[in-house]
Amino acid sequence: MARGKIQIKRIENQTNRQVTYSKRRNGLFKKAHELTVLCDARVSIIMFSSSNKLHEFISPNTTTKEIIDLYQTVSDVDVWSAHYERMQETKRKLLETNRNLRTQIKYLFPRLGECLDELDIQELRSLEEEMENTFKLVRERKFKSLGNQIETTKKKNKSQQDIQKNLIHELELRAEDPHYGLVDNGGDYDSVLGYQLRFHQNHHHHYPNHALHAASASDIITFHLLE
Amino acid sequence: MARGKIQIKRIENQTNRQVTYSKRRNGLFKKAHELTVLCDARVSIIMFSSSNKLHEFISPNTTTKEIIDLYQTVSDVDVWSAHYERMQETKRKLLETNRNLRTQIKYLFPRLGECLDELDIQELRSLEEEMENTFKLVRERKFKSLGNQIETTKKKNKSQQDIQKNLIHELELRAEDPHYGLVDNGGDYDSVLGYQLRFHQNHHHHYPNHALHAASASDIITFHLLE
DNA sequence: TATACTATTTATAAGAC
DNA sequence: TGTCTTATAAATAGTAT
Repeated sequence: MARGKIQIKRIENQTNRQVTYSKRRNGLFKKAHELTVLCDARVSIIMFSSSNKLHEFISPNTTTKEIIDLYQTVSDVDVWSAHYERMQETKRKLLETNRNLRTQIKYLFPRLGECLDELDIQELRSLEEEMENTFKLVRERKFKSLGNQIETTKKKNKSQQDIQKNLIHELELRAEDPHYGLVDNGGDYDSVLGYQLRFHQNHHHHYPNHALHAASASDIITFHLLE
Repeated sequence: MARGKIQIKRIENQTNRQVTYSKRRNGLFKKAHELTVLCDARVSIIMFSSSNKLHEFISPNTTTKEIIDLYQTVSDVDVWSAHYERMQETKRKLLETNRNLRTQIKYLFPRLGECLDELDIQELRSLEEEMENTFKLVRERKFKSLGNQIETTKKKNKSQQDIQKNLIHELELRAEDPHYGLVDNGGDYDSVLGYQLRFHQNHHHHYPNHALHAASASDIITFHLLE
Protein backbone atom coordinates (compact mmCIF):
# COMPACT_ATOMS: atom_id res chain seq x y z
CA MET A 1 0.00 0.00 0.00
CA ALA A 2 1.30 3.42 -0.89
CA ARG A 3 0.82 4.86 2.53
CA GLY A 4 1.35 8.55 2.45
CA LYS A 5 2.63 10.72 -0.38
CA ILE A 6 5.76 9.38 -1.98
CA GLN A 7 8.73 11.70 -1.60
CA ILE A 8 10.82 11.96 -4.73
CA LYS A 9 14.26 11.73 -3.22
CA ARG A 10 16.91 9.10 -3.03
CA ILE A 11 15.86 5.98 -1.13
CA GLU A 12 18.61 5.58 1.41
CA ASN A 13 17.83 2.00 2.36
CA GLN A 14 19.87 -0.14 0.00
CA THR A 15 17.35 -2.97 -0.20
CA ASN A 16 14.33 -0.76 -0.67
CA ARG A 17 16.13 1.17 -3.33
CA GLN A 18 16.97 -1.99 -5.20
CA VAL A 19 13.39 -3.25 -4.96
CA THR A 20 11.93 0.05 -6.07
CA TYR A 21 14.37 0.17 -8.95
CA SER A 22 13.25 -3.21 -10.14
CA LYS A 23 9.56 -2.44 -9.80
CA ARG A 24 9.66 0.99 -11.32
CA ARG A 25 11.88 -0.19 -14.11
CA ASN A 26 9.23 -2.68 -15.07
CA GLY A 27 6.62 0.03 -14.80
CA LEU A 28 8.66 2.32 -17.02
CA PHE A 29 9.19 -0.37 -19.63
CA LYS A 30 5.52 -1.21 -19.58
CA LYS A 31 4.64 2.42 -20.15
CA ALA A 32 7.14 2.62 -22.93
CA HIS A 33 5.66 -0.42 -24.56
CA GLU A 34 2.15 0.97 -24.31
CA LEU A 35 3.34 4.23 -25.81
CA THR A 36 4.93 2.33 -28.66
CA VAL A 37 1.74 0.48 -29.46
CA LEU A 38 -0.80 3.19 -28.75
CA CYS A 39 0.99 5.99 -30.55
CA ASP A 40 2.99 4.14 -33.16
CA ALA A 41 6.23 5.54 -31.77
CA ARG A 42 9.73 4.13 -31.41
CA VAL A 43 11.25 4.24 -27.97
CA SER A 44 14.70 3.34 -26.72
CA ILE A 45 15.43 3.29 -23.01
CA ILE A 46 18.92 2.62 -21.75
CA MET A 47 19.44 2.67 -18.02
CA PHE A 48 22.11 1.90 -15.50
CA SER A 49 21.34 1.12 -11.87
CA SER A 50 23.39 2.62 -9.10
CA SER A 51 25.38 -0.62 -9.18
CA ASN A 52 25.97 -0.03 -12.92
CA LYS A 53 23.79 -2.85 -14.14
CA LEU A 54 22.51 -2.24 -17.64
CA HIS A 55 18.86 -2.58 -18.57
CA GLU A 56 17.32 -1.58 -21.83
CA PHE A 57 13.99 -1.34 -23.53
CA ILE A 58 13.51 -1.08 -27.25
CA SER A 59 10.29 -0.88 -29.24
CA PRO A 60 9.64 -4.15 -31.06
CA ASN A 61 9.63 -2.58 -34.50
CA THR A 62 13.19 -1.27 -34.32
CA THR A 63 16.63 -1.68 -32.76
CA THR A 64 18.65 0.33 -30.30
CA LYS A 65 21.31 0.80 -32.92
CA GLU A 66 18.80 2.20 -35.34
CA ILE A 67 17.46 4.62 -32.76
CA ILE A 68 20.91 5.84 -31.82
CA ASP A 69 21.77 6.15 -35.48
CA LEU A 70 18.73 8.26 -36.09
CA TYR A 71 19.37 10.18 -32.90
CA GLN A 72 22.78 11.34 -33.96
CA THR A 73 21.45 12.25 -37.39
CA VAL A 74 18.57 14.32 -36.10
CA SER A 75 20.07 15.89 -33.03
CA ASP A 76 23.12 18.07 -33.05
CA VAL A 77 24.37 16.42 -29.90
CA ASP A 78 27.86 15.08 -30.15
CA VAL A 79 27.43 11.44 -29.28
CA TRP A 80 30.57 10.27 -30.98
CA SER A 81 33.25 8.24 -29.40
CA ALA A 82 36.81 9.41 -29.23
CA HIS A 83 37.54 7.12 -32.14
CA TYR A 84 35.02 8.88 -34.28
CA GLU A 85 36.36 12.27 -33.28
CA ARG A 86 39.80 11.19 -34.36
CA MET A 87 38.38 10.20 -37.70
CA GLN A 88 36.69 13.55 -38.00
CA GLU A 89 40.04 15.17 -37.39
CA THR A 90 41.66 12.98 -40.03
CA LYS A 91 38.96 13.90 -42.48
CA ARG A 92 39.42 17.55 -41.74
CA LYS A 93 43.15 17.29 -42.32
CA LEU A 94 42.68 15.43 -45.58
CA LEU A 95 40.26 18.03 -46.81
CA GLU A 96 42.73 20.74 -45.92
CA THR A 97 45.55 18.94 -47.71
CA ASN A 98 43.39 18.58 -50.77
CA ARG A 99 42.61 22.27 -50.68
CA ASN A 100 46.26 23.08 -50.46
CA LEU A 101 47.11 20.81 -53.36
CA ARG A 102 44.46 22.45 -55.48
CA THR A 103 45.77 25.86 -54.61
CA GLN A 104 49.23 24.66 -55.59
CA ILE A 105 48.02 23.53 -58.98
CA LYS A 106 46.32 26.84 -59.55
CA TYR A 107 49.36 28.87 -58.65
CA LEU A 108 52.23 26.77 -59.91
CA PHE A 109 51.81 27.80 -63.48
CA PRO A 110 52.09 31.56 -63.01
CA ARG A 111 55.00 31.08 -60.65
CA LEU A 112 57.00 29.34 -63.34
CA GLY A 113 57.89 32.81 -64.62
CA GLU A 114 59.30 33.87 -61.31
CA CYS A 115 61.17 30.73 -60.36
CA LEU A 116 62.97 29.54 -63.45
CA ASP A 117 65.70 32.16 -63.75
CA GLU A 118 68.59 29.90 -64.54
CA LEU A 119 67.13 27.40 -66.95
CA ASP A 120 69.55 26.49 -69.77
CA ILE A 121 68.46 25.72 -73.26
CA GLN A 122 68.57 21.96 -72.79
CA GLU A 123 66.41 21.98 -69.70
CA LEU A 124 64.16 24.48 -71.31
CA ARG A 125 63.57 22.14 -74.20
CA SER A 126 62.74 19.19 -72.01
CA LEU A 127 60.42 21.35 -69.98
CA GLU A 128 58.82 22.54 -73.17
CA GLU A 129 58.35 18.97 -74.27
CA GLU A 130 56.78 18.01 -71.01
CA MET A 131 54.44 20.94 -71.10
CA GLU A 132 53.50 19.98 -74.60
CA ASN A 133 52.67 16.53 -73.34
CA THR A 134 50.50 18.07 -70.72
CA PHE A 135 48.76 20.18 -73.31
CA LYS A 136 48.28 17.07 -75.36
CA LEU A 137 46.60 15.37 -72.46
CA VAL A 138 44.23 18.24 -71.97
CA ARG A 139 43.59 18.43 -75.66
CA GLU A 140 42.90 14.74 -75.90
CA ARG A 141 40.44 14.90 -73.11
CA LYS A 142 38.72 17.78 -74.71
CA PHE A 143 38.73 15.98 -78.03
CA LYS A 144 37.18 13.00 -76.38
CA SER A 145 34.45 15.16 -74.95
CA LEU A 146 33.74 16.77 -78.30
CA GLY A 147 33.98 13.38 -79.95
CA ASN A 148 31.20 12.21 -77.73
CA GLN A 149 29.16 15.14 -78.89
CA ILE A 150 29.66 14.15 -82.48
CA GLU A 151 28.86 10.56 -81.69
CA THR A 152 25.64 11.61 -80.02
CA THR A 153 24.61 13.70 -82.99
CA LYS A 154 25.44 10.88 -85.34
CA LYS A 155 23.37 8.45 -83.33
CA LYS A 156 20.55 10.94 -83.47
CA ASN A 157 20.91 11.03 -87.21
CA LYS A 158 20.71 7.30 -87.33
CA SER A 159 17.56 7.27 -85.29
CA GLN A 160 15.97 9.88 -87.50
CA GLN A 161 16.76 7.77 -90.48
CA ASP A 162 14.97 4.87 -88.81
CA ILE A 163 11.91 7.00 -88.25
CA GLN A 164 11.99 8.04 -91.84
CA LYS A 165 12.13 4.45 -92.95
CA ASN A 166 9.12 3.70 -90.80
CA LEU A 167 7.21 6.61 -92.28
CA ILE A 168 8.04 5.53 -95.76
CA HIS A 169 7.08 1.99 -94.94
CA GLU A 170 3.80 3.33 -93.62
CA LEU A 171 3.12 5.11 -96.85
CA GLU A 172 3.96 2.04 -98.82
CA LEU A 173 1.63 -0.13 -96.80
CA ARG A 174 -1.23 2.27 -97.32
CA ALA A 175 -0.50 2.40 -100.95
CA GLU A 176 -0.69 -1.38 -101.14
CA ASP A 177 -3.69 -1.83 -98.83
CA PRO A 178 -6.25 0.97 -98.52
CA HIS A 179 -7.78 -0.73 -95.44
CA TYR A 180 -4.55 -0.90 -93.55
CA GLY A 181 -4.66 0.87 -90.22
CA LEU A 182 -8.27 1.86 -90.65
CA VAL A 183 -11.41 0.22 -89.41
CA ASP A 184 -10.64 -2.08 -86.52
CA ASN A 185 -10.36 0.16 -83.51
CA GLY A 186 -9.69 -2.48 -80.84
CA GLY A 187 -6.68 -4.13 -82.35
CA ASP A 188 -5.40 -0.91 -83.76
CA TYR A 189 -4.88 0.78 -80.49
CA ASP A 190 -2.79 -2.03 -79.20
CA SER A 191 -0.47 -1.94 -82.12
CA VAL A 192 -0.18 1.79 -81.78
CA LEU A 193 0.83 1.45 -78.20
CA GLY A 194 3.19 -1.33 -79.08
CA TYR A 195 4.86 0.81 -81.61
CA GLN A 196 5.16 3.72 -79.34
CA LEU A 197 6.66 1.55 -76.70
CA ARG A 198 9.26 0.16 -79.03
CA PHE A 199 10.04 3.61 -80.24
CA HIS A 200 10.46 4.83 -76.75
CA GLN A 201 12.71 2.00 -75.74
CA ASN A 202 14.81 2.61 -78.74
CA HIS A 203 15.50 6.13 -77.70
CA HIS A 204 16.19 5.07 -74.22
CA HIS A 205 18.76 2.73 -75.52
CA HIS A 206 20.70 5.19 -77.51
CA TYR A 207 20.73 8.72 -76.22
CA PRO A 208 20.99 8.39 -72.48
CA ASN A 209 23.95 6.10 -72.83
CA HIS A 210 25.86 8.59 -74.83
CA ALA A 211 24.78 11.47 -72.73
CA LEU A 212 26.00 9.62 -69.70
CA HIS A 213 29.20 8.71 -71.41
CA ALA A 214 29.90 12.30 -72.29
CA ALA A 215 28.99 13.40 -68.81
CA SER A 216 31.28 10.92 -67.14
CA ALA A 217 34.14 11.94 -69.38
CA SER A 218 33.79 15.52 -68.36
CA ASP A 219 33.34 14.45 -64.79
CA ILE A 220 36.70 12.80 -64.84
CA ILE A 221 38.29 15.92 -66.14
CA THR A 222 36.58 18.09 -63.64
CA PHE A 223 37.59 15.79 -60.86
CA HIS A 224 41.22 15.73 -61.82
CA LEU A 225 41.77 19.30 -62.66
CA LEU A 226 39.33 21.36 -60.73
CA GLU A 227 38.31 19.42 -57.67
CA MET B 1 -12.01 10.19 -17.01
CA ALA B 2 -10.60 6.83 -17.90
CA ARG B 3 -13.91 5.35 -18.97
CA GLY B 4 -13.54 1.66 -19.58
CA LYS B 5 -10.41 -0.44 -19.75
CA ILE B 6 -7.76 1.02 -22.02
CA GLN B 7 -7.01 -1.16 -24.98
CA ILE B 8 -3.34 -1.32 -25.76
CA LYS B 9 -3.49 -1.01 -29.49
CA ARG B 10 -2.78 1.70 -31.98
CA ILE B 11 -5.02 4.74 -31.62
CA GLU B 12 -6.39 5.20 -35.11
CA ASN B 13 -7.65 8.75 -34.63
CA GLN B 14 -4.75 10.98 -35.57
CA THR B 15 -5.57 13.73 -33.09
CA ASN B 16 -6.15 11.43 -30.16
CA ARG B 17 -2.96 9.58 -30.93
CA GLN B 18 -1.01 12.81 -30.94
CA VAL B 19 -2.54 13.95 -27.64
CA THR B 20 -1.96 10.61 -26.00
CA TYR B 21 1.62 10.59 -27.25
CA SER B 22 2.24 13.97 -25.71
CA LYS B 23 0.65 13.07 -22.41
CA ARG B 24 2.19 9.67 -22.02
CA ARG B 25 5.56 10.96 -23.09
CA ASN B 26 5.45 13.41 -20.23
CA GLY B 27 4.33 10.62 -17.95
CA LEU B 28 7.18 8.41 -19.08
CA PHE B 29 9.73 11.15 -18.62
CA LYS B 30 8.35 11.91 -15.19
CA LYS B 31 8.65 8.26 -14.24
CA ALA B 32 12.16 8.17 -15.58
CA HIS B 33 13.05 11.22 -13.56
CA GLU B 34 11.58 9.74 -10.39
CA LEU B 35 13.49 6.55 -10.97
CA THR B 36 16.67 8.53 -11.44
CA VAL B 37 16.23 10.32 -8.15
CA LEU B 38 14.71 7.55 -6.04
CA CYS B 39 17.10 4.83 -7.10
CA ASP B 40 20.19 6.77 -8.02
CA ALA B 41 20.09 5.42 -11.57
CA ARG B 42 20.98 6.88 -14.93
CA VAL B 43 18.34 6.75 -17.61
CA SER B 44 18.40 7.70 -21.28
CA ILE B 45 15.20 7.71 -23.29
CA ILE B 46 15.26 8.44 -26.97
CA MET B 47 11.99 8.33 -28.81
CA PHE B 48 10.56 9.15 -32.20
CA SER B 49 6.90 9.86 -32.75
CA SER B 50 5.07 8.37 -35.70
CA SER B 51 5.83 11.63 -37.48
CA ASN B 52 9.53 11.11 -36.69
CA LYS B 53 9.81 13.89 -34.19
CA LEU B 54 12.61 13.32 -31.72
CA HIS B 55 12.16 13.56 -27.97
CA GLU B 56 14.67 12.58 -25.38
CA PHE B 57 15.08 12.30 -21.69
CA ILE B 58 18.40 12.09 -19.93
CA SER B 59 19.08 11.86 -16.22
CA PRO B 60 20.48 15.14 -14.88
CA ASN B 61 23.68 13.60 -13.62
CA THR B 62 24.84 12.34 -17.02
CA THR B 63 24.70 12.82 -20.81
CA THR B 64 23.24 10.83 -23.63
CA LYS B 65 26.70 10.42 -25.13
CA GLU B 66 27.96 8.95 -21.87
CA ILE B 67 25.07 6.52 -21.69
CA ILE B 68 25.49 5.42 -25.29
CA ASP B 69 29.23 5.03 -24.86
CA LEU B 70 28.69 2.94 -21.77
CA TYR B 71 25.96 1.01 -23.50
CA GLN B 72 28.25 0.03 -26.31
CA THR B 73 30.97 -0.93 -23.86
CA VAL B 74 28.72 -3.11 -21.77
CA SER B 75 26.55 -4.58 -24.49
CA ASP B 76 28.09 -6.14 -27.52
CA VAL B 77 26.25 -3.87 -29.90
CA ASP B 78 28.60 -1.93 -32.08
CA VAL B 79 26.65 1.25 -32.28
CA TRP B 80 29.23 3.07 -34.34
CA SER B 81 29.99 0.58 -37.05
CA ALA B 82 27.71 2.10 -39.65
CA HIS B 83 29.15 5.54 -39.12
CA TYR B 84 32.60 4.16 -38.87
CA GLU B 85 32.21 2.52 -42.24
CA ARG B 86 30.83 5.68 -43.75
CA MET B 87 33.75 7.60 -42.37
CA GLN B 88 36.19 5.05 -43.68
CA GLU B 89 34.66 5.40 -47.11
CA THR B 90 34.89 9.17 -46.94
CA LYS B 91 38.48 8.93 -45.85
CA ARG B 92 39.29 6.51 -48.64
CA LYS B 93 37.79 8.86 -51.20
CA LEU B 94 39.66 11.84 -49.80
CA LEU B 95 42.91 9.95 -49.89
CA GLU B 96 42.28 8.98 -53.47
CA THR B 97 41.54 12.57 -54.44
CA ASN B 98 44.70 13.51 -52.63
CA ARG B 99 46.71 10.99 -54.61
CA ASN B 100 45.20 12.17 -57.86
CA LEU B 101 46.07 15.75 -57.12
CA ARG B 102 49.63 14.84 -56.28
CA THR B 103 49.95 12.82 -59.46
CA GLN B 104 48.60 15.77 -61.33
CA ILE B 105 51.22 18.06 -59.90
CA LYS B 106 53.96 15.57 -60.67
CA TYR B 107 52.69 15.05 -64.17
CA LEU B 108 52.27 18.71 -64.94
CA PHE B 109 55.59 19.78 -63.52
CA PRO B 110 57.87 16.77 -63.32
CA ARG B 111 61.08 18.71 -63.63
CA LEU B 112 60.08 21.71 -61.68
CA GLY B 113 62.04 20.62 -58.65
CA GLU B 114 65.12 19.84 -60.67
CA CYS B 115 65.18 22.97 -62.80
CA LEU B 116 63.92 25.49 -60.39
CA ASP B 117 67.29 27.00 -59.56
CA GLU B 118 68.72 27.17 -63.06
CA LEU B 119 65.99 28.95 -64.94
CA ASP B 120 66.42 32.22 -66.77
CA ILE B 121 63.50 34.50 -66.18
CA GLN B 122 63.59 35.89 -69.70
CA GLU B 123 63.77 32.50 -71.29
CA LEU B 124 61.06 31.23 -69.12
CA ARG B 125 58.74 34.08 -69.86
CA SER B 126 59.15 33.76 -73.56
CA LEU B 127 58.76 30.03 -73.23
CA GLU B 128 55.61 30.43 -71.26
CA GLU B 129 54.21 32.87 -73.75
CA GLU B 130 55.14 30.71 -76.64
CA MET B 131 53.56 27.67 -75.11
CA GLU B 132 50.43 29.54 -74.36
CA ASN B 133 50.23 30.77 -77.90
CA THR B 134 50.94 27.36 -79.29
CA PHE B 135 48.37 25.75 -77.13
CA LYS B 136 45.83 28.42 -77.98
CA LEU B 137 46.44 27.87 -81.65
CA VAL B 138 46.09 24.13 -81.43
CA ARG B 139 43.04 24.46 -79.33
CA GLU B 140 41.39 26.90 -81.67
CA ARG B 141 42.23 24.90 -84.72
CA LYS B 142 41.01 21.73 -83.14
CA PHE B 143 37.86 23.38 -81.94
CA LYS B 144 37.19 24.83 -85.33
CA SER B 145 37.68 21.47 -86.94
CA LEU B 146 35.40 19.75 -84.50
CA GLY B 147 32.95 22.59 -84.75
CA ASN B 148 32.78 22.04 -88.49
CA GLN B 149 32.08 18.40 -87.94
CA ILE B 150 29.27 19.23 -85.57
CA GLU B 151 27.86 21.83 -87.92
CA THR B 152 27.88 19.38 -90.79
CA THR B 153 26.12 16.76 -88.78
CA LYS B 154 23.59 19.26 -87.53
CA LYS B 155 22.86 20.34 -91.08
CA LYS B 156 22.35 16.72 -92.02
CA ASN B 157 20.01 16.44 -89.10
CA LYS B 158 18.10 19.49 -90.20
CA SER B 159 17.61 18.24 -93.72
CA GLN B 160 16.46 14.89 -92.43
CA GLN B 161 13.93 16.66 -90.26
CA ASP B 162 12.66 18.51 -93.31
CA ILE B 163 12.25 15.25 -95.16
CA GLN B 164 10.37 13.87 -92.22
CA LYS B 165 8.07 16.84 -92.07
CA ASN B 166 7.28 16.38 -95.72
CA LEU B 167 6.49 12.75 -95.16
CA ILE B 168 4.20 13.57 -92.28
CA HIS B 169 2.54 16.29 -94.26
CA GLU B 170 1.99 13.74 -96.96
CA LEU B 171 0.28 11.43 -94.49
CA GLU B 172 -1.84 14.23 -93.10
CA LEU B 173 -3.02 15.27 -96.50
CA ARG B 174 -4.06 11.73 -97.21
CA ALA B 175 -5.84 11.56 -93.90
CA GLU B 176 -7.81 14.73 -94.54
CA ASP B 177 -8.65 13.89 -98.10
CA PRO B 178 -9.46 10.25 -98.82
CA HIS B 179 -9.20 11.02 -102.47
CA TYR B 180 -5.75 12.39 -102.15
CA GLY B 181 -3.66 9.57 -103.41
CA LEU B 182 -5.17 6.95 -101.13
CA VAL B 183 -7.88 6.11 -98.57
CA ASP B 184 -9.12 7.58 -95.29
CA ASN B 185 -7.49 6.02 -92.32
CA GLY B 186 -9.76 7.45 -89.61
CA GLY B 187 -7.23 9.83 -88.19
CA ASP B 188 -5.76 7.36 -85.80
CA TYR B 189 -2.34 7.19 -87.24
CA ASP B 190 -2.00 10.89 -87.67
CA SER B 191 -2.03 11.38 -84.00
CA VAL B 192 0.45 8.61 -83.61
CA LEU B 193 2.82 10.21 -86.01
CA GLY B 194 2.26 13.57 -84.37
CA TYR B 195 3.19 12.08 -81.09
CA GLN B 196 6.29 10.51 -82.47
CA LEU B 197 7.44 13.74 -83.92
CA ARG B 198 6.92 15.64 -80.74
CA PHE B 199 8.65 12.93 -78.85
CA HIS B 200 11.60 13.09 -81.12
CA GLN B 201 11.89 16.84 -80.98
CA ASN B 202 11.83 16.56 -77.30
CA HIS B 203 14.91 14.46 -77.41
CA HIS B 204 16.45 16.93 -79.73
CA HIS B 205 16.03 19.52 -77.09
CA HIS B 206 17.50 17.62 -74.24
CA TYR B 207 20.45 15.48 -75.00
CA PRO B 208 22.51 17.80 -77.16
CA ASN B 209 22.28 20.34 -74.41
CA HIS B 210 23.89 17.94 -72.05
CA ALA B 211 26.65 17.21 -74.47
CA LEU B 212 27.28 20.90 -74.95
CA HIS B 213 27.31 21.42 -71.27
CA ALA B 214 29.94 18.77 -70.86
CA ALA B 215 32.01 20.40 -73.55
CA SER B 216 31.87 23.81 -71.95
CA ALA B 217 32.95 22.26 -68.69
CA SER B 218 36.15 21.08 -70.29
CA ASP B 219 36.59 24.58 -71.73
CA ILE B 220 36.58 25.95 -68.24
CA ILE B 221 39.28 23.50 -67.32
CA THR B 222 41.43 24.65 -70.17
CA PHE B 223 40.92 28.21 -69.09
CA HIS B 224 42.10 27.46 -65.61
CA LEU B 225 45.20 25.71 -66.74
CA LEU B 226 46.25 28.53 -68.95
CA GLU B 227 45.53 31.39 -66.65
C1' DT C 1 -0.26 22.37 -29.15
C1' DA C 2 -0.89 22.61 -23.74
C1' DT C 3 -3.67 22.80 -19.60
C1' DA C 4 -7.69 21.86 -16.49
C1' DC C 5 -11.18 18.78 -14.92
C1' DT C 6 -12.67 14.22 -13.17
C1' DA C 7 -14.18 9.44 -13.21
C1' DT C 8 -11.62 5.57 -13.64
C1' DT C 9 -7.83 2.72 -14.28
C1' DT C 10 -2.96 1.87 -13.05
C1' DA C 11 1.05 1.93 -10.50
C1' DT C 12 3.19 0.95 -6.59
C1' DA C 13 4.91 0.99 -1.39
C1' DA C 14 5.01 -1.89 2.17
C1' DG C 15 4.50 -6.17 3.95
C1' DA C 16 4.13 -11.18 3.82
C1' DC C 17 5.46 -15.33 1.50
C1' DT D 1 15.44 -11.84 -6.10
C1' DG D 2 10.00 -12.43 -7.51
C1' DT D 3 5.09 -12.33 -6.52
C1' DC D 4 0.97 -11.75 -4.14
C1' DT D 5 -2.04 -8.36 -1.52
C1' DT D 6 -4.02 -4.03 -0.60
C1' DA D 7 -4.43 0.77 0.60
C1' DT D 8 -3.41 4.67 -1.51
C1' DA D 9 -1.06 7.74 -4.84
C1' DA D 10 -0.61 8.65 -9.71
C1' DA D 11 -1.71 8.43 -14.35
C1' DT D 12 -4.70 9.21 -17.75
C1' DA D 13 -8.93 9.12 -21.46
C1' DG D 14 -12.23 11.95 -22.75
C1' DT D 15 -13.62 16.41 -22.76
C1' DA D 16 -13.50 21.28 -22.70
C1' DT D 17 -10.87 25.48 -22.74
